[in-house]
Amino acid sequence: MGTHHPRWRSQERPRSLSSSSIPELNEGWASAHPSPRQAIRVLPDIKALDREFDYLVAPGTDISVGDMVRVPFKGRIVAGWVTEVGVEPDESLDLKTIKKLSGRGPDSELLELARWAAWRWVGHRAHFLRTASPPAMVTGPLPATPSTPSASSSSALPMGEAGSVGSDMNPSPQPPAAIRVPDAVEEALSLTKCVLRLGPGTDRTPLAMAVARKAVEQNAQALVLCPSAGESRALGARLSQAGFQVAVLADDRSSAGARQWELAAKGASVVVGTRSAAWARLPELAEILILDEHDEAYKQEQTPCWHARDVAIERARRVGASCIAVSPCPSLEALEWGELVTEDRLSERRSWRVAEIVDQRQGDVAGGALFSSRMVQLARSDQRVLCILNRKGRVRVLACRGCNALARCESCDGVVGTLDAPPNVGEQTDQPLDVAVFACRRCGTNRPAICLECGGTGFKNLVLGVGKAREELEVLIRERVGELTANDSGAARTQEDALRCRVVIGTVALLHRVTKADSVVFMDMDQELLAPRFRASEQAMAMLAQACRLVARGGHEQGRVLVQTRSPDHPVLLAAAACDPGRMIEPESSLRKTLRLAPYAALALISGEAAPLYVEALDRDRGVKIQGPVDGQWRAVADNHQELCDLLADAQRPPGRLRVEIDPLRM
DNA sequence: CGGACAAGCTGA
DNA sequence: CAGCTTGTCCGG
Repeated sequence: MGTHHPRWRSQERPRSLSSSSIPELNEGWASAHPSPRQAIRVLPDIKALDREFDYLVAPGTDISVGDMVRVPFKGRIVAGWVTEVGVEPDESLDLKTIKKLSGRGPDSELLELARWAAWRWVGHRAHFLRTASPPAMVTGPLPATPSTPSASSSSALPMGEAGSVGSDMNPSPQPPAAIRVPDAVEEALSLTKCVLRLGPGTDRTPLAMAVARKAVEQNAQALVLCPSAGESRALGARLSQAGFQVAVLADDRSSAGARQWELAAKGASVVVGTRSAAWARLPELAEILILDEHDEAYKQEQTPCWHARDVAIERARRVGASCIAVSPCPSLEALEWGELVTEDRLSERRSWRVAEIVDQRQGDVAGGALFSSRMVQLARSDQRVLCILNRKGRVRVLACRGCNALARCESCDGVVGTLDAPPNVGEQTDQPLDVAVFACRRCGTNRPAICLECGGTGFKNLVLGVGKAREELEVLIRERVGELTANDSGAARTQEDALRCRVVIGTVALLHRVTKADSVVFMDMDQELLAPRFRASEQAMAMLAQACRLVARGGHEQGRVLVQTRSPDHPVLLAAAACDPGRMIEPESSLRKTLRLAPYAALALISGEAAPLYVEALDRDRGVKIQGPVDGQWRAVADNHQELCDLLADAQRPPGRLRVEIDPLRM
């Protein structure tokens, strides 16, 4: 497996790898010229195949590990990756000749990393190699991957070489000026495995600059991961402006994206990008920075559900690079991995000090429990206010004020609503609605608005969707309120319209659609805190951090993050109120330990049509607990990933669709 | 994954 | 038994 590839290829590469340098596919060629048969090993780009095959190439063809080829396979032509060159051709096999050398692809480091990732997330190498390949073919020569697994110690600098061939690359960057950085950043830079906690309002640009500078000083490369494409481009622009050679890999599948991939592969000193940039070809990688390490955007949703943070950490380990994971609220996973470094208490407090908690149990109501007087006060100010309510639509459930029974349909027992409610809803949600007719949402039956249990005629709203809450808020502040939810993304026009309003109400998606705000109100934080997801606390903390960041950017003196809740003693809120996310770690980690959840156990969810057979094939005598099925889904719990992934890899994989999710974000 | 080919089912 | 569906095998 990990044998060093023999270097038979010639020193000089052709100017361009046009098809003329590749022999035409010719069946008779091999027998006509039997002398120097050169074979290469190719992994075809066929999911679920995950097997290599040997092919012949013309002698003298300049082909190396990591190149992408097109090869005849079972009567058709498929793409593939060269995994080995200088292979002794097996004379007993009738080897076919490659059809085409397409261009450059993932180097040997990434080939090995893909093998590891396929094990770690129970996927196929082809999956990861696609992510690691350029979006369009790159044909120019690239510096070879260093053979020693220590990029930083390698003295062979790719920059000179790259500078001479790469026309896009700024050949002589002005050396970026030295940056003064906080002590915490200084300390983080001195560690190889560091979790750096920076408050949400703290600017991470100086940190990124410092990491980039450290890479330049070593004549090496830095990789900076951002959760979103927008942040990647913005940071890339800033670094570029500061004089660094930058490549931005932000999910651009065009030829421009391929040029950025090429810049990275030629040794650009800073490579900034999203999740997939964790798979960038980086011959001199020495520094890795993961911004907002806790962000779930780093985890791929489809199988294989790989996590860019984990890929980056493994990469750092393999090539001996330093890695800093930054976050205002580090994940338990990161804290398990690296050494925690924090900002000084004062700076961190300043960075967080915006949270204000309103106890919804204290009858502080201006317009029903969802609209505290503090919230209304903020909404009536001149500030730009974002209101977060994680419920969509305008569904109302009514309950009798007398006996608390839900208003239901006489004939089908469905939930009923008032028919064409007149806009009397504004003043007090708890006021009786003077509407006479209930209509069933399911079967359409109408009936008088009278409680079926006690005959009462007074009803109150129980839950309020975003739509209805918007209407009520508009009445309260006598001003138009924008509405934005995650699933109406198609209507870009409506969204822009909504965002133009001073006050906007929406689901958490709103926090990521906007770059700054004066105030943010979480109208019903319990929805987040008490959600039946085991990461609910971390997720709630991340939302608060994001809100604080928007408010910090807004820069309004009276700016606040207002949290409405019925559980003000929740560890997350205590931590937020204390401006110290560390305070929620202890209760959270002991809970996870007790329940055998990540990161203190390794977990896999197994489902799909092939799941029953696959689960049956799992070895039951290895101390890995296998539970299920619950709704066609099994669960495997092991002490660590080694045990879990080994078990899953050793089982025979039956044909058919199989979904294995390692480290699920939710269960 | 997807084509090739074999074994199995159906209908006249 | 043709004609078609379903299953199993295997690729250089």
